[in-house]
Amino acid sequence: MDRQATLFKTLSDPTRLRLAALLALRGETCVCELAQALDEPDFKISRHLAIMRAAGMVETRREGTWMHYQLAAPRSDFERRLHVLLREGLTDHPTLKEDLARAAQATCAPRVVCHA
Amino acid sequence: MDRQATLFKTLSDPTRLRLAALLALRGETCVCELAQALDEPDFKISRHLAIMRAAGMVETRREGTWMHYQLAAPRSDFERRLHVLLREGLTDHPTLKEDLARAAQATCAPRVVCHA
DNA sequence: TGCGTATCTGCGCAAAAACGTATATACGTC
DNA sequence: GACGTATATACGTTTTTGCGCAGATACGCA
Repeated sequence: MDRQATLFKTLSDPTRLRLAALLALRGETCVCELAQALDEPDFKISRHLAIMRAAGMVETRREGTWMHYQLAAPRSDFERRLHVLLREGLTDHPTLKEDLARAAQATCAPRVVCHA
Repeated sequence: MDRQATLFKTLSDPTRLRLAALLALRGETCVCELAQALDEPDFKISRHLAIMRAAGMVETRREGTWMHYQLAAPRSDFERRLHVLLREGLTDHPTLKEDLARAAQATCAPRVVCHA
């Protein structure tokens, strides 16, 4: 059961668990939004996302400079159930609520600056 | 979400995941049966069970020399769902099947020896 | 009390994980 | 090509983890 243990290990860090819960509820989200949602430095978010990707838990899509992450499609009944747990088992957790609120307000790339 | 991350961490080791799955399916089981089921040395099983107990995932009941372990009653919706995942999400895994088969044959303490 | 069995734990070691800093890569635009 | 922003990674350090071995503890029984 190394595969399942690896998935649990991937979720055994609070930062990664928060990321997984966000992705499970919001679907595809970009790194800068995730960093703002968790209120953590981007390099930290980026590194944890890399760990999740190495474990096959998330997939990426590039859109210009931005990287969008989403939960990888479940490959087994176990993974399907795990996704449900992430989506439905944490809904009333304060931290998740705060993360979701910050994610909703996150402004991904304020790239245009008014010079007037 | 430190609590949930701790539970995932507890399940992030293959040995502990096998133990948790066995307990989820069989209910209360004694250490020697678990050691035989996993075909691992007892001190290893014992130590992993201690980790699971420290995490509040299992409870113990002493019966003479023997220690019986069972999953602790879930304290939240999340834990209830996690137990379901352990019980129903791994049923067709080869390793679990083998562990269950060995557990069924495990002879806990052949304490009486025929001297005739 | 002393013996035998079941279970647990302290020790030392090696491997892995998480962190911050600093640097590198990738892309869009000029 | 040069510059700026978004994202990723190499490095060094500290902390955590898992293991085997050996010894300790707990219990039943005499």
